[in-house]
Amino acid sequence: MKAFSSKHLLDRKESVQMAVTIHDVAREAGVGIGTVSRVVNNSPRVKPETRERVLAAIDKLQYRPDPIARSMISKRTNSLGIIVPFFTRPFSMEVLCGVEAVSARLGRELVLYNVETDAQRDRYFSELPMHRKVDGLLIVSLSPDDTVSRRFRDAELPVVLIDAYSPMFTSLVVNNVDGAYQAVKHLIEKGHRRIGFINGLIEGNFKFNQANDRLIGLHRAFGEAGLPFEPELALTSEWSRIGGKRAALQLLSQPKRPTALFAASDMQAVGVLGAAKELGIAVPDQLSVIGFDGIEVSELLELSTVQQPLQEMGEVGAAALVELIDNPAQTPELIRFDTRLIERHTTGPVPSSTHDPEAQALRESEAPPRLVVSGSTGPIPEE
Amino acid sequence: MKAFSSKHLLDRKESVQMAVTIHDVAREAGVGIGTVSRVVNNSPRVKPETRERVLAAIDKLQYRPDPIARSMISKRTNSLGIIVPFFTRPFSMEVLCGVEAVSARLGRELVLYNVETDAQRDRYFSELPMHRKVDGLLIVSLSPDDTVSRRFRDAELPVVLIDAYSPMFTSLVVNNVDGAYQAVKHLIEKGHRRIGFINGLIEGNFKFNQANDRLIGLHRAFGEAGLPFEPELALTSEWSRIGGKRAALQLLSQPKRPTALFAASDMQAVGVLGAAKELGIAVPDQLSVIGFDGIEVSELLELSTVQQPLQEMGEVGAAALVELIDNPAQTPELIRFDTRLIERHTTGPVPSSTHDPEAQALRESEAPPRLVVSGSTGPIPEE
DNA sequence: TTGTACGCGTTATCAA
DNA sequence: TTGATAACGCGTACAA
Repeated sequence: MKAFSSKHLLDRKESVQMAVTIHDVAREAGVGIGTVSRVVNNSPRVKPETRERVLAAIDKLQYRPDPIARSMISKRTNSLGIIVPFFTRPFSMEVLCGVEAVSARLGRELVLYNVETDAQRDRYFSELPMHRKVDGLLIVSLSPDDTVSRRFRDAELPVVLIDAYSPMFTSLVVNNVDGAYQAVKHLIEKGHRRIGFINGLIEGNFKFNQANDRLIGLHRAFGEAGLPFEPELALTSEWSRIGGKRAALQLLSQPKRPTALFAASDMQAVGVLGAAKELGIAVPDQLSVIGFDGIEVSELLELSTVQQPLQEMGEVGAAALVELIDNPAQTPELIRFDTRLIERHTTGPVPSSTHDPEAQALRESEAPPRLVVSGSTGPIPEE
Repeated sequence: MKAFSSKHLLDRKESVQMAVTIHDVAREAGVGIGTVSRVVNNSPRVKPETRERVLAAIDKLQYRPDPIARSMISKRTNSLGIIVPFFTRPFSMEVLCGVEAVSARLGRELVLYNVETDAQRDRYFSELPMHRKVDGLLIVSLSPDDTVSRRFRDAELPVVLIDAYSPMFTSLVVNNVDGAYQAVKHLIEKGHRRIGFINGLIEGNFKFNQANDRLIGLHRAFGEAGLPFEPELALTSEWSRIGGKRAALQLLSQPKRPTALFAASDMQAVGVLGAAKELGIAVPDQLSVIGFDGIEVSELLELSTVQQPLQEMGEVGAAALVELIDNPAQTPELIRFDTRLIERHTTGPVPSSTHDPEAQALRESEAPPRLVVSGSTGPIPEE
């Protein structure tokens, strides 16, 4: 009769799937819960035959330890959080893709915190440290200020920054000034002298600033070639396709329009392409266009660009974070990635028809530019 | 002196950020933990002045209830899971975007389960029901079989299917056969008679089958127009760009190549465009191309396509899931979405040069086709 | 080697 | 209206 009632109990568990706990397993195997726990956690201190019995019970009851109860004790959730602005943007996607890959490979769950407004960002920045729903945080393209950084550190929540910088956390950054330099130099080498620049908006007032770095890179290339920087040829717009298009429309409507355009992001460059098409300007015959990022669409559109190793940064970032979680006592590291110029079919030699003698003379009469480049932005130490 | 020691305690909590618990608040406010809990959970049964005291203590100590401990008792995690194949694909992204939007709006966290292999899918299908790390699950483009479905139901884990079907769960599907019908009809109306079809691979042996439905839609349009279905003009490839390209290369190398190509996905259609370019075939002058999905790149490339309301499906799916979580006793619903034909610049009239008299004669000599269309796939009830 | 008891931070119950 | 106390399911000292 004892067996009978026990069977009934079993039935209840199985049919209603009322979570089977460690106690059920212990009872089934005729051991204490401590032993079951030891078996589950692969403790060596358990006699092989006992282990067998417990394993059998676990298998029979289909027991799975409750992760929540586990977290309660261990203070570990086995999941990673990622704060990323506009995760849907190709740029973010590439990073996310790399992050997901190693996160999954390392057996971590990934929880996505998408931010599209300052309020959202601030909310995540202030709440996440306390929540403890993730073991660590990846932050993409957002540089937390000192107050926030301290909050993360005080909460002892491991943080790794991707495409962002803070001296307090391991940061993965790309050499933006060199990337922009390469892009502009490429244009100059193609013979372009009248080069337009569409920069991205500075989002938030953070110290780490991709947009400014790219401007600096441009200045560097200009300076090297003895080209003047003409402010009316530099515009700033949203980091999006329509932003790029709007800026391009304006730039290309000027009487002496540029023969080449450098956009601070591929999506903006795509917008430029759209604008050129609308204006009946042939690319690359009448206009060269180069972007920045190296996202997938740039390949589709045969767009010349400066590629960032976005996926790789995601992978390295996730790996670094897990490493940091397992071994919290590490000093922050600054990891730099290099960009790579990819010449495709939107950049070519200057159109001969644009050899405007007047402009030429004008340009030559000007004094060589004495640009004061203010060094890299913010606190990123030079190598 | 009492105050002194208490202050020290406070310091410890503040500096090491050793989580402040409900007990600390209770002590600080001079009440029991029950009262604090009531205040936190907005229970009306607490005297206003007491509430004030507790609130003050909470604010002073910066107390935040621990979500894990909360889940422990409430069995709720406040987060949604989403199982999605190749989340990086534009198709999945659009859905994900919609899901994320309402998930965030409804204050839920979103955990991402990306699946790229059958093993991964099976692992999620078998483990997720037990884990209880999410309150509910969105499953995209994957139809769980009966065994798996039962497992979810037995675990009482709310599930909503997007672009997939099971009678056991609320399912959001798009009318694939009508979408394909629209696409092919569009081509036929443009005068095309020799229409190639690049279908996607059937992934897994599930009952719900997008690929087959699209084939049926094609058959329907062909039948209506009295067009023969020529098997050598229908190929199947991966749902990707290279898949589409490979198939197109083969189709377009035939002696009497098709004048129009219908691809079962936009990415495949993009591959077709690439193939055409490589072969020096002008689109749409010498070849019309139409895709399926309506993802963002289709707009960029001016690709004619059949648009699915992907984002909307994500939004509706997430909302339905949350609704289901809050109110579990609901009968599964089948929600259908309609597609929309978007004519852009890759489809045009038949090239006159292709008016091949021989082929024409051949075609006319054939008996009008008697196609037996086997009805919609699987168990989706007709409306 | 194994079992017991305690604690993790909540919420819920119940008596006061 | 409030406070003490029992769960929740697990890991882990500690005792046996």
